[in-house]
Amino acid sequence: MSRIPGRVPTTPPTLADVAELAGVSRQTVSNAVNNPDLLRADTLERVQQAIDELGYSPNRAARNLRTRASHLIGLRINAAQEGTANALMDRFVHSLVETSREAGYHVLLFAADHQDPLSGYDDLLRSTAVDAFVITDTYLGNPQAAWLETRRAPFVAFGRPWGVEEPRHPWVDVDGAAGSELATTHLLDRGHHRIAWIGWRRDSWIGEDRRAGWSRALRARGLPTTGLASRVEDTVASGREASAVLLDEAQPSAFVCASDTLAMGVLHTLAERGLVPGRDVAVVGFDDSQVAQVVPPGLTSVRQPLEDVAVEVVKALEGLLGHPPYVGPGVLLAPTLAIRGSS
Amino acid sequence: MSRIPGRVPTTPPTLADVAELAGVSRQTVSNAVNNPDLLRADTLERVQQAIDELGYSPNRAARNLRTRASHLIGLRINAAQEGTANALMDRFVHSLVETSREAGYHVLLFAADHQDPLSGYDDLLRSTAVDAFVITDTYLGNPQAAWLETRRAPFVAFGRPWGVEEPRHPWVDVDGAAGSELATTHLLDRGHHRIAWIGWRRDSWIGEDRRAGWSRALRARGLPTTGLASRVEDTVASGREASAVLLDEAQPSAFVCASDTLAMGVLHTLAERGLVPGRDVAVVGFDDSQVAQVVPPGLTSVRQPLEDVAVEVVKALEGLLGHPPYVGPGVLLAPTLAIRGSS
DNA sequence: TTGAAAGCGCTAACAC
DNA sequence: GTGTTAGCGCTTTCAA
Repeated sequence: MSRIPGRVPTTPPTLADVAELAGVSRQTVSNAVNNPDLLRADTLERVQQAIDELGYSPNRAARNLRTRASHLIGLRINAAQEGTANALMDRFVHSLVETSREAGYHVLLFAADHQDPLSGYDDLLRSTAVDAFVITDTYLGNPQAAWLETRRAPFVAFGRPWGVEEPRHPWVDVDGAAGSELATTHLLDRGHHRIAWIGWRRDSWIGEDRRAGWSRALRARGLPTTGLASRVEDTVASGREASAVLLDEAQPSAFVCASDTLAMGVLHTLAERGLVPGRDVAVVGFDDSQVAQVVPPGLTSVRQPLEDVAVEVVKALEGLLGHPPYVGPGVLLAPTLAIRGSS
Repeated sequence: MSRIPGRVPTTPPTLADVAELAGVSRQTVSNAVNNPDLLRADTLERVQQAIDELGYSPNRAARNLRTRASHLIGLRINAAQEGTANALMDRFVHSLVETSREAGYHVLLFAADHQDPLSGYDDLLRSTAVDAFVITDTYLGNPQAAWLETRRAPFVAFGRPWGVEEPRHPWVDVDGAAGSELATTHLLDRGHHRIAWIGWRRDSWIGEDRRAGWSRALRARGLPTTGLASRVEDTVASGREASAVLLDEAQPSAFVCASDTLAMGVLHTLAERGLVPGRDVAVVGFDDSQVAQVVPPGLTSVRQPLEDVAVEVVKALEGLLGHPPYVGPGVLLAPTLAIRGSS
């Protein structure tokens, strides 16, 4: 098969086209692409020239079929939560896409089906559309992780497998307790003594973890925590109500929150009472969302190192898909604190 | 090739496995999957049963190779802009993923390379990794659109091809002028007469479009616009400075902004001056970001119907990839106004 | 309505 | 080092 020069080809050039132009066999072209060191320098040069001239790029489908690999990583995205400050996923997706590319992978997005949390995973797996998954919500009893394990599907979790002693899959997480400890200590250093906590309900392991950092920091200075904590839903309204109650009953001078969403609730209460965040009452959030960055006077917030998370996730992925597959220990990363006007 | 019962297969079942189990030929199984009406009811039933029993799903790579289609749509995501309220992309990606699935497509994400705006596109195209692209930033002279057209690559643009008289590619956009007109009229109805505009620099077509809606609404009521408009960078700081200057020099009672980011800048100025948004000065933003939704007392904002945009984009995509390909006229959708405490 | 043959473009295994 | 052969799993002819 040869091309008519000067005409836009209807179908991209193939290995055979390159081979013909370079005057070598197809296999040699394949080697030039995949194992260049197997070729003699002059042959490689000639083949490379033909590749450039034709604008050849290996057909993915053919390569995938042959190698039984798609070089695609599946990532399920959940419906964006309106009315919250939660944009964590967005930043993570960016980082993951960027990092994956360097490892030769692309990210395939698929949607969550509310009826069946496993749908999507099953399809992609059985049709060998993706090589592995990245899962992001690892609450206790998360069915995906367990199911993927029984299917022997390669996957890496962003989030610890809470309550599982010996996970058999790689995971990467951010130390939430360290994050709120950082936030609380920051407030202590600013001279605050009565620091309240607004977090999530007790059944959230992540929430309890973050809460532990707050109480640890206070206890380290011999300060009491009683009456200073509240456990609510992760909504702005809940944060507003909880902070109003705490202000009335416990007179805290500062709030540490399990999320920026809750922290925004606190800002609502302050605005209603004519209190100025950072001057009258200090507030710290969690996740360093865009909201934290732009709201006046700036919301101090715990920032997860999502770029590093992505790097570790891709590392784990490469191990998992290597020959032989390798499962390393879980990776726990330390968050930082983005300090702004609210504290 | 047959499976050992009770053992997890190392490789997924193939067409041949199903054929053997159902006692038919491979083609019949293929027909059962792709052209069920070609089969007799009882044969179809038998094949279907075998498919279910084996958990068969057609191998994507093989199908892609044969049909010269990947059923993948490429979407390039740009680095998330920190410090802005811009989360438009996030919502759009969700909608697109969801809508694409219904049309049998998955979304493949790839990263932007800052050096070369075309990198990524070229690779994916030549390796036939995606069937089409969705491009999202259609500023004037956007090289991607022009380049993709010369490559005859199928793509749909979210955004009008500004300045191009007869675009040959499908596009879907939201009427920005209608959006700011909606916002301005809303403020007029609330009794405001001096309504300022803070928008982007003149070289932004989108910005000029949105600005036109503001001036149109004012002129419709015979109100002046002179001295009430400002054109700045899309940052919180610029919005803050511009609003401070406008307040001093033109005494507006309300602001309409080209973005939520700029509107947040206005809120900064108000906070600094002890003014209460919605009571002392009204503010309206653009894009209905999470920030608008959670900032006290709620930022009124123009909301783009991204779900509808995604539906139209996928429709256009299906036309483009149909036989024969069909390119419909551009689609312009009307935004709505999310009214909150700031107005 | 069902089956047989061919081939999409590539790479693994082996021969030379 | 380079070429030959075979086959990944599927669908598209075409024949029965």
